[in-house]
Amino acid sequence: MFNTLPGFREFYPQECAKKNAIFSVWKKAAKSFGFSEFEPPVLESLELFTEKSGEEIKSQLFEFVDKGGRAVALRPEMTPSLARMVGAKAGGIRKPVKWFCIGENYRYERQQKGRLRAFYQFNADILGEDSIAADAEIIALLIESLRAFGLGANEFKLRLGDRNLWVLFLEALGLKEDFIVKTLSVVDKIEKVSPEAFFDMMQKNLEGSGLNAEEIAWRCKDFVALKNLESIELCFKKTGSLSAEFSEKLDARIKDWKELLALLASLNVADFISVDMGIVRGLAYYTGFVFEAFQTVGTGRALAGGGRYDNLVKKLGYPDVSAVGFGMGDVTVGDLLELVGKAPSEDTAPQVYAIIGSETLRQKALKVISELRKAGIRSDYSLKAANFGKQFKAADAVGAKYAIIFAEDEDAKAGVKVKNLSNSEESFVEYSCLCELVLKSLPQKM
RNA sequence: GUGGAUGUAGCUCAGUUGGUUAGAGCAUCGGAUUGUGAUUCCGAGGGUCACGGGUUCAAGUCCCGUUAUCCACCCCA
Repeated sequence: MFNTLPGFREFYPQECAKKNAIFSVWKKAAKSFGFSEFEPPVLESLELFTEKSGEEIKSQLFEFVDKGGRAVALRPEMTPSLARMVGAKAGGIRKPVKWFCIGENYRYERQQKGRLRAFYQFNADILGEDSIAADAEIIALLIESLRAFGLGANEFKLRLGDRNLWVLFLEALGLKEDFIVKTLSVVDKIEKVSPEAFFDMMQKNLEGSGLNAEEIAWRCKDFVALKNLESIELCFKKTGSLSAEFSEKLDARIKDWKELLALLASLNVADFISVDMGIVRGLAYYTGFVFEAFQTVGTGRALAGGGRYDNLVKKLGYPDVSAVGFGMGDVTVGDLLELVGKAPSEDTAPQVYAIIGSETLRQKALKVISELRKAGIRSDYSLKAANFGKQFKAADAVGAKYAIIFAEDEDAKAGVKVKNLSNSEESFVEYSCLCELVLKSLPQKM
């Protein structure tokens, strides 16, 4: 027999209904923010991903040479494809571009909880708008996309950091540009490794910089712990005398922060936000505000992450287009919803199950069923002759709301008996009124 | 890529110091039941005990290898 490949899921109808329900919540949220859906290809040229993330990424890709000799890879993320699609039409596309996408991504990794080799991700991005308003809009959408499941501020939080402030801070400590980016990826690990390991990494990282690695490490540890703007400003003052030019840059960025927080408050998501310099994101291409959403119950895993990446489109060889976006995985979100008992599921059960009491009435029943279906009512029936008990059992097993009974006695009166399967109430309905009546008693959406 | 734990029916699990034909509940299918389900009773099907090798008179049980899953690393776009 055959098994699924490691890390790949298959969705039986019940799981598929849950997955679809999550997707439709995401879609609805994105559309309510004025985002349009797009869809890039699943298979891309390998180079698109190595260009963005470096050759090392290959070890984590499903990559191979196709029959035409092309080096290709299954997409591990959507962002490079998005950057290409927007970049290719950069001149002729109306800004801001507000696009979202739900698609399966593939990563060749050893699987563990919440991390598979194939997983769906909800991505939303704004391109061509470099104002703080775009950052606020993206962050608000991220939060509303989770809140739409009924999740509250006691269940998840968004930690908001800033690579610009980090760059300024490291500059103030005397680091030169090429050391700054490297140092940021070390700082990203600070919460995940022991203090000793962190000092070691910093030592190695700053080799040849002529700086005191231990002192820098301590200062970074302080900075990571900062959770509000006032203490951040204070921390800068402690680094010593700042040049007028530097102070100006710092003041401008603090002003950006205040603007962003004000916008987020107006967008009604302030409760979910915490200022947190511990968020820097490992990736070199992030350029400004960065953020991660974490569940605050259970394992405290990351649910979504993102930030500003103004240089990516240009790096891929297209015009300079600024960008900010996030990605959210279906596995971690689904696990959290399961944990707190808020997992939604699509209702796929038939609304009506026809009981065909006599085979002589099958033709007539099918005609009525066909009418019901045309009216958008989910309708089902037994494909083979069976007695009443069997058919009722089947109606119950598939979760139907109503049974409509086709039988000689009722047919003589040109109608059917309709039975509400949840309270066992029965009534006689003429064929001509059936559609209307069923629609009326099923006012909820189809 | 590294380390640890686990693998018995579709699912959840029993299975004694190694000992005859590997069990249960749920689920599935059939019947009681040719005008009524969710809530009755009876029955049936379903197993290469993950796969391969070894030890033994005898292996689901012990040993080795492989594979898969889970967990922890690495990495995390």
